[in-house]
Parts: sequence; structure tokens; C-alpha cells
Amino acid sequence: MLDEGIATCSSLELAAAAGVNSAKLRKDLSYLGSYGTRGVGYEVEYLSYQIAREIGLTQDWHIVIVGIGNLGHALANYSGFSSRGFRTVALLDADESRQGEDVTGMSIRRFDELEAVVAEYRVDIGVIATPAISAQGVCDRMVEVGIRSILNFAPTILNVPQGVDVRRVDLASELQILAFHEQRKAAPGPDIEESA
Amino acid sequence: MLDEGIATCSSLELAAAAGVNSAKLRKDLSYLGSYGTRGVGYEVEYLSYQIAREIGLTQDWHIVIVGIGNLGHALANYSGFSSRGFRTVALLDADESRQGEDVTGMSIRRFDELEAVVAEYRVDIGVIATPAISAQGVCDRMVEVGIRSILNFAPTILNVPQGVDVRRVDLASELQILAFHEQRKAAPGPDIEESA
DNA sequence: TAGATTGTTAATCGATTAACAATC
DNA sequence: TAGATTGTTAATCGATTAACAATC
Repeated sequence: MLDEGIATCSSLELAAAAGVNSAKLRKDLSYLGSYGTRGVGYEVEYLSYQIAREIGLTQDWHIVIVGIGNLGHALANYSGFSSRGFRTVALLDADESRQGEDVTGMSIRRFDELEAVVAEYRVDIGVIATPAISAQGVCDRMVEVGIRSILNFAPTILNVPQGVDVRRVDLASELQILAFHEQRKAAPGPDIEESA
Repeated sequence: MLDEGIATCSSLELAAAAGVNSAKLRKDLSYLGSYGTRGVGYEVEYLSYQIAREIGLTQDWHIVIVGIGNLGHALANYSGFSSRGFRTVALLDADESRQGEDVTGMSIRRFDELEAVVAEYRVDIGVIATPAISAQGVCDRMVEVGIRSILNFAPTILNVPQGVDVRRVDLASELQILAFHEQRKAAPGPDIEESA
């Protein structure tokens, strides 16, 4: 709506666009504050800004990527990051031979420079794109140097102290979920209720 | 438990391990069938097999990856796939110059060979790892040749006809969620209830 | 038989939604 | 003022869980 230059919208329109109930939409928005006007609706630009602020889109976040294999490369090149305020401040890899290698205009540094990087830049989020076997070690080191939010792509569960947030992206699970639905499409059992 | 050679377990033990309520665990398992024994518990191997079968872990799934950039490479090399029954039957890329290039012992084929691949192998799931701009075109073609389950890594929403399943992995969203929590850690508002 | 534990019913809890007073 | 639409209350719905009959 912002892109289309629409100035104002009702909870009904927003709900239709999002595919949810309008009462729920109003209730959810009310948790953020009272950003609408009775009888009028919501000002698109204002509401949009308030939501962006609430979810942290209005500030810049510094990330460090550890493990610059294929996945690390893909992450470093991912266009969706910078547009949402994520700035990669360092690419680290344990492999000494890769030190200095250029990735999208950024030079790969040795993993043991992590502490120096944190001193240099403030790091909000650490991204682990190493093989599973190295992931816990990398994670421990990240926690030691003060990183409290970690995104883990390695297919392993990380142990972290309280106060540290870990999210895991498990590529195989995503396939697994599709496979589950595929299986049901192929042979919907007699006692299974189908839903689109 | 299977790995540890434990033969039998109770719903209470399973619930503790999973971090859920035991009544809920029993109720959920009861949707699969009646695989426990009153007064005894569940036979680990038998239950494990039944769950694996239910979620489609006991069969092989054929996948095709389209877009063999860094992410496509990473997916082709991902060890977590084969261990869960996912077999990559083809790697496709629109770039002619990459045709024949070897990736983990598999040769890259041209995207317009998709139909031939489907005829050759049966394809259960198509994976899109192309730039956003090409994703919808690739998706349309996949649907045309009969693929009904699609995993999309491109940062774009795909339009598909009913009956086709799409899952999107949005790497930026994952960072966004961490950033949201990070923001709350840094400045928990006065009216915000914290939970670990 | 006595003890244990499932599968399921009924009670509880929380989330969703209809309805409406407040108010632009 | 009349019409519209928010923010919120109260009603509804569904999911979770306590409790227990069934049964090993």
C-alpha cells in the first residue's frame, strides 16, 4: 500500500490482504499501541513505520558470518539482507589458506580474529555456516566474546547458556515437511481429513 | 533412545525428553494409531518406525535443484539430505556456459531439460535456488511438468495453482526474528513481559 | 492380584472472533 | 448529525491438560 501511494486503510482491508480476521488484526495492532483513528482507519505510512520500528527494521544490525563454504558465500551474497538493515561486518573461516580471499568486496579473515572483530565493530548476530562438527566450537567462542544471538545453519543442536538466543535453519526439515504433504497427496488415508 | 539401545519407554519419559506434557504426547501419538501397551509403555523401535513411516522418512524422495549458484552448490553438498532419504536426481541451471560442470559427482544440465529429467526419474520436489527475478518462471515450468511440491529459497512470493505446495525459506526473516529478540534484550519496555 | 501406564473423556485454559461502545 | 471504523469486552471456539477407566 505504501508503494502504491495509498494514504489510509481500514482494518478490514488490511485483514483481507493478510488473510486474517479483522478483529484479530485490530487486537494484534493494539498490542503495539493505538495507531489508528476511529471512523477513519490507519494511516499507511505511520502504521508502517510503527511496525517497522517495533520489529527492529529501522535500525542497522551487524552480522558476522563464520564458515565461508558454499553456504557462507551464498549468505554473503544474499541481497535480501542489506535491504532489511543487516550489514555483514566480517567473514571468518578457520581455513588459513582462505585468509584474504575476496568475497563480494570483503576479505575473509581467520576465525581466531573473532574477538578483534567484536572489539572493532559491535556484533549483533553471529551466523554459523560451518560443517556440523565445528558448529559447537564456533558457537562457544561466539558466546565467550559476547554474542547473544546466533543463527545456525549447521545440522546440529547447539548448547548455549541462558540469555543466548539460537535459531536453527534446518534445510532438511523443510524438505521433510513437503515430503509429508506429498505423501498425503499421493495416498490420503481413509481416516484423514483433507484440507487445502 | 534407539541409539542407546533402550527397548521400552513411557509417555512420561518421552514427554520429559521432548519438553511437553505427557497427556499431550499420548494424545498426539494416538492420532497415528495405538502403538503403546497399557501398563508397559511404548516399544522404542516399533514407535520410532511408525513415526518415521508417518512422516515419510521410510521412503526415498527425488529432488531437482534449479539454480546452481552458491546456494545451489551448498544445497547439492548438504549432507543432511541424503541421510533423510532425499536424493538429488538433477542439477539444472539456465546458464548454458555452466552445462556439464561437475558438482559433487553430478553434471549440471540445462534448465530446459527439466521435462526430460521428470520423464527420466519421477521428481517429488523441486528446489528453487535462483535469483528472485527468475523464480516465478522456474516455478511455472515446474508446475507445467507436473511437480507439485516446491521449496523456494528466492526472496519472492510464488503464485501457484491449487494443489501445488510451496514452502519458502526466507533467510532474512530468520535474522529478523533474532534482531527482534535482540532489540528486546537491549531495551525491554516497562510493559513487556519477559520470558526465557 | 497389585502396580503401572495407556488411550480417552471431561475440565481447563487460552486464543480467536463477534459485537458494540467510544469517537472520529 | 449520520456514517464509519477503531479499540476492547464478552462470547465462542479449539487446544491443552488433569483425571481415570481400560488393561497389560
